[in-house]
Amino acid sequence: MAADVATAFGPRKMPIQTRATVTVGAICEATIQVLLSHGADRLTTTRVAARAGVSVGTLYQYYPNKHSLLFAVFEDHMNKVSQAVEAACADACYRPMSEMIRRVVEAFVDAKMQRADISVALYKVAPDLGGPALVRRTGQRLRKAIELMLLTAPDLKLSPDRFAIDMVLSAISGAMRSALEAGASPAVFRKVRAHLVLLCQSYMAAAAAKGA
Amino acid sequence: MAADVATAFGPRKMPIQTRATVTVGAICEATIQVLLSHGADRLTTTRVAARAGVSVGTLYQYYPNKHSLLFAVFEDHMNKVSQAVEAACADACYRPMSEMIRRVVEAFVDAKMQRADISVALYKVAPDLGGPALVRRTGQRLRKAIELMLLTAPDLKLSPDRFAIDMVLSAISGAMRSALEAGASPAVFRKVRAHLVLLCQSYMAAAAAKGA
Amino acid sequence: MAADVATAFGPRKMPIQTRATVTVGAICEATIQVLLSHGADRLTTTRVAARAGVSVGTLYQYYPNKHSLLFAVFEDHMNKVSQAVEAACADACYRPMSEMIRRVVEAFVDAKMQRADISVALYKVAPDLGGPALVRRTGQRLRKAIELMLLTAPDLKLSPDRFAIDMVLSAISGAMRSALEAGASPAVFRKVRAHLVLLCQSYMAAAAAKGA
Amino acid sequence: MAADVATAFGPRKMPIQTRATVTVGAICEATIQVLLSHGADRLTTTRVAARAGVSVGTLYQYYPNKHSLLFAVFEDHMNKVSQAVEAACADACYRPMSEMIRRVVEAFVDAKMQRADISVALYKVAPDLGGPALVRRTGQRLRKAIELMLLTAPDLKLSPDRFAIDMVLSAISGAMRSALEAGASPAVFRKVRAHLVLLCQSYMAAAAAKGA
DNA sequence: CATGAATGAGGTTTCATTCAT
DNA sequence: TATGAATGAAACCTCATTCAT
Repeated sequence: MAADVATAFGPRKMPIQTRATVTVGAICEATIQVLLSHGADRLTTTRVAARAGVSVGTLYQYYPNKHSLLFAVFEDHMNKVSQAVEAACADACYRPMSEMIRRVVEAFVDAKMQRADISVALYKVAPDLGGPALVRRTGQRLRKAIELMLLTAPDLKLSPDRFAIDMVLSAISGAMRSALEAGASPAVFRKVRAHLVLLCQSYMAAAAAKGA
Repeated sequence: MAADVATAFGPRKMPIQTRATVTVGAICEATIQVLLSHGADRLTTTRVAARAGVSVGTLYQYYPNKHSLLFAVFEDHMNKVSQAVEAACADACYRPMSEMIRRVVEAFVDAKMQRADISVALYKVAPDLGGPALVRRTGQRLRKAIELMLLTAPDLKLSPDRFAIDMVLSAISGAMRSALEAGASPAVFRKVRAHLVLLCQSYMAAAAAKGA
Repeated sequence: MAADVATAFGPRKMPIQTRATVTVGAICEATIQVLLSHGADRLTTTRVAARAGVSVGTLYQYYPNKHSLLFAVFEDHMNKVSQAVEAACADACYRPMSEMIRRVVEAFVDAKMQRADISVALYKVAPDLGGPALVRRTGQRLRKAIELMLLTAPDLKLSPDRFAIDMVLSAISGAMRSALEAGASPAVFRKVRAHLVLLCQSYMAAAAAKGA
Repeated sequence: MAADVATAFGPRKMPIQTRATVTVGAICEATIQVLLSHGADRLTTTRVAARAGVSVGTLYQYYPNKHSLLFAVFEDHMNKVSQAVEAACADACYRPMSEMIRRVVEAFVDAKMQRADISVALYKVAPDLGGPALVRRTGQRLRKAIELMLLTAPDLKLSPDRFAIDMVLSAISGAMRSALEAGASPAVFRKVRAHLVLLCQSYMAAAAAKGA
């Protein structure tokens, strides 16, 4: 269906790869839509396929089973967030620590907000996906990026405290989750963002002082 | 609304007789066991009944449907945590703010740890239970208790910042969730506890200063 | 359904065991009916259940999957044939060898004929059931029985030739299979029976002579 | 009827070009490989095509449906066996009866052994292919060849017994099937071959004597 | 009250077959 | 002619829930 449209208005001969890409994209997007509109336990492969405008069979050509479909969507989201944070880390090197923290926190919050719908949708299925495991892997990845960044902080005497970084990450996640699940307004989100910066800055400072 | 929910999903009959009480207890415990050993999507009413040593029919005499069973277990857990925190709040009145915060945080962490297995089990089903709604209700309840406590703090000039309390609660929840889902060791939990105290104290101080 | 009938016309209170037994019997019989009327590849669990007058769910309470259902029917049939042959072996001890062979062959043929429909039906599914394995096991069981019987033959000097027994069994099976699959008439079957006796007797005699 | 069947299930086009011949051969061979490695119920047209190194579409240009593909492979095998036996019959004319029988039996056994893998593979699908019908047709063809041969036997007074020939054929088939499905060793097969000769010779002699 | 056999809607997944490229 | 993505009917199996005993 989507392919027809593309064919009709695009170049005559669309490469197979592209057609497949379009289909896969439609399926992923449909997964999120269904998750949001019907909830996790009423997400069926048939429904997802219908929403994507393809048949079930097509869905199963790209994903061997329901689980792999959900996992792919989940992983993709985590990757995007990770990349955003890593980019922020790279950008913030050699700046004062409080600036570093502000940038990282804001990058994280903004990345989540970018696709707030996906975030909310995924909270519903994460438990069935070995979510915790992927969350943990992502956490480690982010911690490393933050650690490397902090090593370049001019105003940080000691080597950064890994445990403190983990605390910060899980605290941010928790706060974002609350706000997202509550369906907070943009205004509230701006406030959450500002307060999270404050929370992380004050805690990191305190943790560093205590470590000394 | 909340009342309707309670009516619809609450336990079907009040266990007055001892035998009934025992049965209900066994069913709830079995629910948690099955959740932990089989996972959320393989939790069946038949399996729960078998684990509890009763027949499915009996289970359905106490809970009108599967949802109400899970909801009851969930609600019970939230109540216990709430009560623990409220008790800590009552105890900590008129003490210095940092002491207040320490006590509340420790009460929360300890209550969660008390039945770490239940906490972990419930993370798996919360999304299917209108979890966020109950979490929000519990959050409001806790915030009120904390607010009242803070009003008695001798070293707090301004009225306490509601938003900051919410931030603290969600940050604590997030950190605990990470640790619980990661299956952290007791040693790690002690460290998490200490750091959460530090985090909340430093943030509340900073938030208060900023508010002034 | 079947239970209702039994209840209506039978004793008031039918023991649970019996009800289950009736159901299981109906399911097995339905399996054979469907196999005969629709063929092996159009045998579906739903169809079997419908034919048995129960729901699919009921079928799955007694057999964990389609395979186990077919296997149970298969095994039951093989058991009945085996028992018939073993009984004949026990009966024929101490008689002349040709008499022994006649009795065994006739027992085998008669047992197969008894439920010719089942035999034909099972030929269709045996390959999907690890049929050969069960056939082999049954073959060994029969061979042992025949061997023991032959040891008591007054006119057999040497110990019986195991290999020859296997040959006889597989030859009988093959001949019966041909006749059954061809839908032979009773008259033809009588002739097949007589000729199989002749075939086995002459071969066993020849094999014994050669062995000497 | 038989003609209709042949029209409906026969190969769709005659391979005149070499490439086509090669392709058809590859597909047939692949069918057998898949049958052996995956079993009858996991034989899919896609898998066969992949194994043959072509696309599904190509497969469907040579065979209108899955059934016709299997039937073609089956028929081809039966033809080869028939031809081998017929050749043996032609060769053995005017020789003594026991010699005739020896040659025919050995020809049959050797033809089956030649492609033991195919034989085993086909046992798995024969029931779904109207196997018995084709087997019966082949049986009649073989019986005729054997009958004609026996008419030239110098030591056979009466006209040959058709029924006895059928018995012999089905007994041989049964014995070979047992051995093949059991995966017998070459040594065992040599023994089976020798014993089958003995079995057929002694039975035919006995049948002739009785007929007289 | 307790039991557990029975129900059947509905979910996941497969695969023969077609057809646009 | 070859390809392989797409189709969708249909199979297997689960499990929340009921109700006769």
